[in-house]
Amino acid sequence: MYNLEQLRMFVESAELGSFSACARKLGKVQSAISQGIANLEIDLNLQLFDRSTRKPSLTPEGKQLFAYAEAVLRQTEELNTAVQAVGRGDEAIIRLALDNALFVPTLGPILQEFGDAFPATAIEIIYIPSTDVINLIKKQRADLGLMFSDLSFKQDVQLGFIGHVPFHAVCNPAHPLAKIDSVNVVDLIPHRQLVLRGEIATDFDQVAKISAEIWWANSFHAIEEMVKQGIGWAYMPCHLVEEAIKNKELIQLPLSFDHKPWSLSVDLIRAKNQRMGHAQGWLYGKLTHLLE
Amino acid sequence: MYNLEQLRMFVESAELGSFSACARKLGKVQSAISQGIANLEIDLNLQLFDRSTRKPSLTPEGKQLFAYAEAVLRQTEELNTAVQAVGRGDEAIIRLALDNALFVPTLGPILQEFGDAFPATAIEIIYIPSTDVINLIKKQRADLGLMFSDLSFKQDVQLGFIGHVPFHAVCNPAHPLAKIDSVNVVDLIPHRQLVLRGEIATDFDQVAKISAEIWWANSFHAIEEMVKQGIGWAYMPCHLVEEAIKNKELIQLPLSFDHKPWSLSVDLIRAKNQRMGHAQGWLYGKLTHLLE
DNA sequence: TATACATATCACCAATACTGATGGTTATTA
DNA sequence: TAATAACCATCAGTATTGGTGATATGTATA
Repeated sequence: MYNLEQLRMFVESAELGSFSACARKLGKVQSAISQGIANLEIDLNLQLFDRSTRKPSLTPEGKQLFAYAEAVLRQTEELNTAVQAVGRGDEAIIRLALDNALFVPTLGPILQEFGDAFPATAIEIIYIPSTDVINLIKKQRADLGLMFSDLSFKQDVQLGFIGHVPFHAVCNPAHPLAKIDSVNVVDLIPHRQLVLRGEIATDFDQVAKISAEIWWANSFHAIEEMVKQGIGWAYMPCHLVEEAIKNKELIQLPLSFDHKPWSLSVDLIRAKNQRMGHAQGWLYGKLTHLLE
Repeated sequence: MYNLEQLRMFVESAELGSFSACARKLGKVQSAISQGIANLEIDLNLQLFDRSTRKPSLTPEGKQLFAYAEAVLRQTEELNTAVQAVGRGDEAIIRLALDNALFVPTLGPILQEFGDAFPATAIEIIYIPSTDVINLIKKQRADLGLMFSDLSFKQDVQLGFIGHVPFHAVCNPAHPLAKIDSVNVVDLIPHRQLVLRGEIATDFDQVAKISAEIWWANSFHAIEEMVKQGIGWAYMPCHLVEEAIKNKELIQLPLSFDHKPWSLSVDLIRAKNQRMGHAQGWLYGKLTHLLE
């Protein structure tokens, strides 16, 4: 049966077009390559190289198999980098809890980069209402969390402000509020408002309450759907509704009392007194600058 | 450096939860496995198994690396099946020339099945107007071809009837013809017709000519676009326009003289006096039943 | 406590992979 | 054309590796 070293000889020799060059590259003598490939050919019962010319070149059979042999070696490279990663103690998984409103466009590239830097570490994204993030961290069911700042009890977790997420007030184009040129607070009060709330009620739920009648939902996607169906108006993260506003599915309310977009502070949190591994430390650092 | 045999020991032992069982499966003695894995652990500078219990189980590090090791072995399996295929002389590539009108829904599954049966053989689909297929085969630039039957000169190729492709006459919903309840030939004559034609003019180009004014295009996709823009009416393969008819983008003309869909015969062709390999033979057989 | 079944270790043996020398072949250069 | 340099195949000898079988030890099960 063939072995990895023979596959290496096969691929290198094919790429370099020379057994001697391959030998130099792999740190062996020429005859070792010559024999190694001859043995591989015996094992596979196929001729891989055409030696009739000066430079050995792949036979048609060799060409067909080259990509497969290369694929095996690529997999061993993957294994090697994973071994490196595990060797320096990279975590097996990092669980990141966040509200889908906080899945900002800049997060994607960070996760991409993370995957390259920590091939042996998996990422689990846990989508939950912002208000429940802190609880997941407390219960050690998540390692890092992103949440809208909350003034309530914050024992057992370490949290740091990382920036603001701007919000627009939005409604359906057919909604009565859409017809007002400049909306003030009094205008808003009689119309039903949709507000985010998770399992746990916190003071955050209260922050944005303006209207008299409030309906709740536990995700911004749900709120968006409700607003689109004219059920009420809501504050929504700008990056979630930009597209819909452009497509005229939603109207951004021109608030007379809000000259720049209203925004919420965001905290990055993790369990207190818990050591972070390499991967978590890296990700923590990157997330610190998520909203810049 | 580790080798494939050690990876096999790693994966098998982990799956079986036993070095002895692994030894039996791999046809070695227990001590070989014990040493093999110990050496692997030395090479990787990591402990893969926890031997403190009765059944050896993977350490966290072992768990992280397991999938990678398995992936390497899976790649060797791929290599092995490719070696088998190349060993029995499977072709490196098969070039199938056809008109996009003949990319019928049943072709997809056949190609899928082909990929499984002949892993070392690549498929090249050459999309050209039906009338040019025969030429590609003659010039040996394709191995198999599908084309609408053509009564012209057919030297050097072997061709066989395999079935019919039904056509609908279609036009844009805003087209004058769309307003007629039952369209007869005389109604069609004054309206511009769009007909397929390739590089080579053949008698096929003439077959479907009905209207006085004819415009040409070299693909049904182009014709479809032209019909959608109201440039004329055309005969189109049913399977290409079903969707558009359903979406009211096209109207199927109710032809008084065509009570069942007009259809064209299709031939499967290949070069005469040329030996077919396994893969080509298999595909040839399957394509014979393509339109059943 | 006895049994059955694991794993680790060790000395020994067999298979293999590598080395270095040799000879033949093919381009390149004088 | 002759000399040179670079390449590959082959082979005998050696070093390395991997496998064997025996033994000691450990751990569940009855």
